[in-house]
Order: sequence, then C-alpha cells, then structure tokens
Amino acid sequence: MDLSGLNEPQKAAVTQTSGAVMVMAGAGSGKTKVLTTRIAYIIDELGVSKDSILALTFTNKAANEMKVRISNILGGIDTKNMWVSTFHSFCVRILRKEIGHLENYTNSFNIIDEEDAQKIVKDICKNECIDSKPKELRHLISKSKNFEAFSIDDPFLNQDYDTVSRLYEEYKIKNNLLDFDDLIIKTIELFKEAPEVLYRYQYKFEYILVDEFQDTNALQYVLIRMLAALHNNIFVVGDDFQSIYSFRGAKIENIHKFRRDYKDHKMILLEENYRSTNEILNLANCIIDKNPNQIKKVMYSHGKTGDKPILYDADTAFGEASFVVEQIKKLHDKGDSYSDFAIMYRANYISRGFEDVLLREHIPYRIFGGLSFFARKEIKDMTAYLRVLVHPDDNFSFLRIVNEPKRKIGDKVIESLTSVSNEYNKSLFDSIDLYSGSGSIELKKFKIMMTSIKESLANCKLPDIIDILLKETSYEDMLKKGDSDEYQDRISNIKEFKSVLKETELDHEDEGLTNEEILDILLSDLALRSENDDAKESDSVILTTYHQAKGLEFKNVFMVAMEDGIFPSQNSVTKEDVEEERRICYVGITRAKDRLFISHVGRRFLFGFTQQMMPSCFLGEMKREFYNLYGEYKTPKKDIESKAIPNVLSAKDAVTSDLKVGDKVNHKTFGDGKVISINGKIAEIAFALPTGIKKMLSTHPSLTKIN
DNA sequence: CGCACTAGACTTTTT
DNA sequence: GTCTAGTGCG
Repeated sequence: MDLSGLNEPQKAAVTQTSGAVMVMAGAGSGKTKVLTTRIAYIIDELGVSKDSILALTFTNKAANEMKVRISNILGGIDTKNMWVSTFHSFCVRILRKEIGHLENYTNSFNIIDEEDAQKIVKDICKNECIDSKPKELRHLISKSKNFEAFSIDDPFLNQDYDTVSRLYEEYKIKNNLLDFDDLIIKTIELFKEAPEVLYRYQYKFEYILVDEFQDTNALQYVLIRMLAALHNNIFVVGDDFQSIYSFRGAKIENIHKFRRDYKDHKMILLEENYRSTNEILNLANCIIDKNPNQIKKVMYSHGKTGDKPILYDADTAFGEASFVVEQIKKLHDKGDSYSDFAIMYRANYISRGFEDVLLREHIPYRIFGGLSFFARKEIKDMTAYLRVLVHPDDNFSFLRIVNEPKRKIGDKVIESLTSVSNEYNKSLFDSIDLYSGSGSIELKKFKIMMTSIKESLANCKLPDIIDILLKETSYEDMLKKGDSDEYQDRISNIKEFKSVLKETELDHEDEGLTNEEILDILLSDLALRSENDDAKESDSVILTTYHQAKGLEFKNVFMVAMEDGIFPSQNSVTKEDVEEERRICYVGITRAKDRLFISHVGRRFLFGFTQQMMPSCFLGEMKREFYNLYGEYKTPKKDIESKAIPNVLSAKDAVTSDLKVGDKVNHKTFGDGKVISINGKIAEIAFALPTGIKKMLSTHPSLTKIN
C-alpha cells in the first residue's frame, strides 16, 4: 500500500498495528487520514476481514466520513455495514441482537431522546407531588448513571432524587425504553452478565480504534477495555487541547488511565499542522498556553503563511453582522465560495442576528444545530405512528399519538384503558378489544384505522406510507387548521422525512425485505440520528457553534460575539470551567485555514434588555502582535490605542485579589456588586437586578475589587 | 374536552 | 424578546 503521502509519525501510527497505541493528534494534523489509512492498511496489508475491525467515533458524521474515505482508499469497496459507528449506534447494534440476555428488556426496545426523558421525569414529579425541579432531577439521574461523583446537600432534593430515579427506571422497564445513557450501561451490563456474548465480540473485533478519545467518559472507557481485552489491539486518537465535552462526563483522565492500564503502549505525537497558516496557529498557541494542565505539545505549522487574524469591535450586534456579511461579500467577489465561510459562536441563540442580515443580503446559509430534525414534533409524531404500525405493543409511542390529532381520547379514557391492560397483561393497543368503558368507540375506531393503514403498508411504496398516514389519521387536516407558515414548515419537514424513508428503501432494495422489515431497521436507531449527519454539499455559509464545528475546517472563519458572559459563558464558574472554555476557543481558532476574523460588540440585546458587553477575556490573552485591528492600516495609530480593546484582561489583578465578605466588586458583564459569602474559592455576589445573586470563582478574570 | 390567555422560563455545549 | 406549559373558562 502506498504510504508515501504520510509523514513519519503518521506512518508509524498507521503501521504499528499490534498492541496498544495512543496518538496525540493536534488540530489539523491529519487525524482522520491516519485513522482511515490505518483501517485500510489492516484490511489490505494484513488481510484482515473488514468485519473484524471496530472503529468508534462520537458523531455519525465522523463515522460516515470515515466509511467513505476507507472505501475510496480501497478502490470503492462496500463499507456500508462495517463496524464504524458512534459509541451509541454500536451499542444499539449489539443490544438489538443480544438484549434478551438481560432481564426486563426485549430487542424491540425504543430509544428515547432527552426531551422524552425529561417529560417522563416531569410526569413522575407531577404524579408523586414532588416539588423539586424535574430538570434538575433528570440532570442528577444522568450524572449518577455515568458514575459521576456528586453529592446532594438538600435533604428534600435528596429524597426526591431517590424516589424519582427509582420510578424513572421502573417506567422505562415497563415500557421497554432506553435512554442515551442506558445504551452504554446496558451493553456493559450485558457483557458482564453474559460473558459468552462478550467473548464472541472480543473474538470478532481483532482491531479496535477510537476517535476523539479525549471525549470518552468513564463508561465508554470501560466498554473499550472490555472489548479489547482478548486481542489487545487498541488504538486511540485524541487531543487533550480539544476536550470540550466535560459537561457530558468526558474525562481527560482517560488519557492518563490508558497510559497506566496499557503499560506497553506506544505513544505517537502528530504535531505538524497541515491546515492553518502560521498566523492563525500563533494565536491558537497563545490561548492554549494559558491553560496550565495540558499535555505539552507543540504545533508546528506546515509553513503556510497568510494574513494576521483581524479583530473587529462593533457597537451593536447588527453592526457586527453587517461587518461579517461585508467581508463575506468582498471575499466572495474575489472568488471564494460561500461554503468557504463559517460563522462560529458559543451558543445557538447568537445565530439570529446573523440570519437576519444574511437573509436580507440573499446570501445562502445553513445552520448547524438548534433543534435536531428528528427531534421536531411532527417528525416524532410520524415516527411514533410508524412504530405503532410495526410494534403495536410500544405503549410509549401509542400514548404519544393516540390522541394526536385529537380524537376525544383523553386522560380519563387512557387511565381506564391502562387498568384493563394491566389486568390482562396486554399492551394498550391490544387491550382496546377488551375495553368497553367510555371512549371505547373512539378507541376502536383508532384501532381499525391503524389496522387498515398497516394493510396499506404491505402494498405501497415505502415513502407513500407517510402520505397515507397524513391523510387517514387527519394529521394533515390538523396542521392545516393551524398557522399557515407553521403548516408550510411542518409539511416540508415531513416531506424531508419521506425522503429519509426513500433512502432507506434504496439502501435495502435487493434484500427481499418487506416494507415492515425495512421500517423496523429505519426506526431502530432514528433517535440517534441528526440532520447534519450527511455532509450535504451546498454552496452556503455555515453558521455553527464551536462544539458542532469540531472536526471541520473552513477557509475563512468568523468567531463572533466574543464577549464576556457569552464566551466564556457566564455559566463557567470554576477554574476548570474557564479552562474548558479556553479549549473551546482553541477549537474555534484552529478551524480556520486561511483567514480568521474575531469580533465583539459594545452592547447587545439579550433577554429583553440592552446590555453593555465587555470583550471576552480571551481577547486579552491573545498577544497584540499576533492580530490586526480592522482598518488598522487606515486609522491613525493614536485612535486605536485609545480604543478599549485589550488588555481588558484584568486576570493578573483578579488572581491576586482575595475577596472578603462585604467587599465591593465590579464584574465586566454584571456591573457592580457586593460579596455576600465566600466558600473556598466560590464567592456569592449580589449584583443589581436583573442579574441578582450569582455564584462565581472569586478569582474569575471578569471580577475586580473596587474600593 | 378544547381553546385562549397568562405567567414563567429561557440562553451552553449533545450522542 | 419569544416560546412554552399550565390554568381556567366555556
């Protein structure tokens, strides 16, 4: 196999196939290239079957991209069914086959998303008259399931947590439901309780590869270790600089753990950056240098040079958006495509102002994120209908749609039906025949309707089942009655969903499956999918959060809304939080290949108020020599220096200031406040309304003591 | 049971 | 400011 396109460390990472290998791959160092070439190498040079390789990623997009690239390297081989997938999809694939080895679940289990999980917790709280906030409880449940340490001081909350988490588990078992956390947990449980099953998979997967290793959590690490225990051919790629998912339980410590657990591992550093210009890397290095606890690693540029990053200081969000659009137009006129641009921000709500201006200027754009396609109400409703068609015993889906559109089947009727179903130990759908109380006519009509739709399913083209559903269930009529813009929106989403069915049908066209079987395959992991999975090529400007931009690269990047309170987010309280924000900033900078623009505004309309904004403390961490102010070359130097740009960072002052109760302080975003308590490093500070009382690190860079 | 109005939350990141 | 869930009335 031709490896001449690789540098030495990359080559080593590809050819060192046996044993444990850890690759520390800096941003833009050819990580995906190494992963895919290595898999191709194992197949092509070692003659290993492609079914004996397991590659785990964090996003479907990364998994799909890897499959395509492996196929390309190996002359177009079929990689569709390779075990290259996200952790979660991998677990679903195992559990669909094997979950019968565990008690309580059958392999037609349904996967619930975060919205469903929250609704279940909320309903439990309501039924049990529990006062604690459902959202907080749900959060704690997820935390505990990922074996994260936490303690609850409040005895009431503690008691509520015990009750609700128990009932939540019971509810899921009763309804054959698994949440995202369960997918990993149940797989581990399965492997523990059925060692022969574990052995089968250990034996099968001779080579295991893990992408974005720095983002694995404690459970995912356990899973990897279990699977690799027989052949011990385990290859992990990560970059501790890009660890930005600790809020989801990701553990950088897994990197150290790996090094301890696999004593003989080989460590390979990929330090040569092929993506960005020198100028961009300089700025990235400035930022990451400020984080004390990173594994030291130098990023060498590949020698590409370009313009210094540009900093723009706008008055308002509108001014900022106009600036960005102006730059895009200018560069587009010079020949860049719209898809060469990305506008990046810390939180989704920032996108609005940019959308407005892009729309008005007729510049095509695409937004990553926000509400996932498959999480939209109409799509979840359609999915629930389809699930009831294929699995009539799916009570959870049944309850979602039995009265949607309204069919006069209310809570009271469902309550009585449920007691019948408990009595005869049958599903709600099957209990309809046995039920004779009030509402029985409506229920029977519903059942007849669903049965007739199911008959149509056997004889129609698969996507047409959506039209049949829309018509027969009167779902479309219901939408038509509502707002017409909303109707357009929802119908076009449903059309899009129809094309997902079409794709699935095509994927399986020669396999002699019935429509019902194809639907079952489609439904099996729908909850894990998101619309950005397929890198749809379209000539559009991309609007995205830093998190969703991870792994991507763009010729021109705009980092916008670089203001304290937005980035770093005002929710980052501890030193660790701010360090993670800093890594997010690093991820943002290193997405850019040629040009980087950084902007911030003086005032911004937020939560119904116009607020004074201060530049992000990260701007102060960027050495002045490494960027230009926009228009610097035309503006007299004196003016620039009088501008309130950077050394905003009062970090030095702040770190040395130790606060006491009663001290008056100033926060760059919240204004003046008074310290009301100190607990270790955490200070509780009362600010003027609307901010009110905030807990924050007393050494937070945005805080200064005033006398 | 369904509609209309109101109060409250929301704005961190996601498989 | 905008969206949503919850309440109360017809």
